[in-house]
Amino acid sequence: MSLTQALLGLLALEPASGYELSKEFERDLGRYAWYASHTSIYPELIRMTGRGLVEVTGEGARRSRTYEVTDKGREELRKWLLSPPDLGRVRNEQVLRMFLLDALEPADALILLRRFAEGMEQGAATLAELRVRHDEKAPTGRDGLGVLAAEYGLRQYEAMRGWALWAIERLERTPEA
Amino acid sequence: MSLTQALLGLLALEPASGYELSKEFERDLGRYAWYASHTSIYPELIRMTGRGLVEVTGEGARRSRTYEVTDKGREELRKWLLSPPDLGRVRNEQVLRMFLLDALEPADALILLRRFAEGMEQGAATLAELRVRHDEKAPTGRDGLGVLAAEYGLRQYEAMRGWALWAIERLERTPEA
DNA sequence: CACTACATGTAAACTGTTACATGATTCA
DNA sequence: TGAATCATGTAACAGTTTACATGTAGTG
Repeated sequence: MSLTQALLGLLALEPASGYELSKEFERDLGRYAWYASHTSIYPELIRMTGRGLVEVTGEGARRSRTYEVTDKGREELRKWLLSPPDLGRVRNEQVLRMFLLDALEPADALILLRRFAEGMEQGAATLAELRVRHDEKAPTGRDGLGVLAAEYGLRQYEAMRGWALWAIERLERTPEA
Repeated sequence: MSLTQALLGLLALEPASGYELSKEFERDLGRYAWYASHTSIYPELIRMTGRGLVEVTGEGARRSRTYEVTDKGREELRKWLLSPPDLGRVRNEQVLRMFLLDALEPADALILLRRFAEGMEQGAATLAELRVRHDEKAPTGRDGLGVLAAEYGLRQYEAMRGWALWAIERLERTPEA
């Protein structure tokens, strides 16, 4: 189960509470890589504590508990990251819709493609803006997820938008074929 | 549950048996959009038959059954495709690994990134070759999943490879920061 | 005739989601 | 003080995977 590894990885970057982790999943991580809800995160953290992969190192306001990775956890994470990945088995509903376009009549397919392209454009614009604001604040230095994720997302959005535009043009050129 | 819609979509493109559908999921579809195993497909087809979304229209050798979408199924598919998608919640283990790079020491991260870039390059090469072979065989015309999926995959691979190369350069320039 | 690919299925175990629930702190 | 956000959790249900099971047709 990759939820374990995702939590291990996030905590290796920076100690955090379950709540903070769940916010991470709702933002960048959940949009591009891995989504998880808080109802799966809290029980999993408890299980991982039992396995000695993480530990509670502090308690804050509102009963919040800060978790940190143990040495054992860090080792397990490294082992997982460096082990050969099994073949990509993906689940992405947005993309599934695009793959089923041919089941629609061309007019409907064009509607969907245009909507998709627009969505990608907006996503790219949002990320580009975030990146500019970030560069202004912290022109150098490493900051974990942020920069790498933003760049990844940007390129991803642009690639999908480019594909959608290509598909639109192709569909318009050969309405039936 | 998008498995229903995925099956509906594939069958709308072309009638098929459960076995053929499962092959589809093992190939392009499962790699970019949606994966499903045969053990979930067969029961789901039976459920969908019960709901009147698909029907068995032929029996072939080795007890194989060919399914087709009914009008009701086609309607449900169209409704789903044109309905506003809920926000993208993605699960992609490969990408998760890339997002957790900073949890590794730079040397390990570089190993992973190089391996990733190479994998993307190979994927792109395989698809490009497939496309050439396809163009030779059928220079025009629509053929369902093939062309759209191949182009999508190609752009996806290239975008991820580009990102990885960018990340490698970035890491090499600022080994610690 | 043995092996591989075709073709379908069931059941238990596991994982994840939805709905529900509770309390703490901050801010207008 | 009421609303919003922080912060954590449980339980029933839905969905998926893993392991097991069975038989058929073609190929060397």
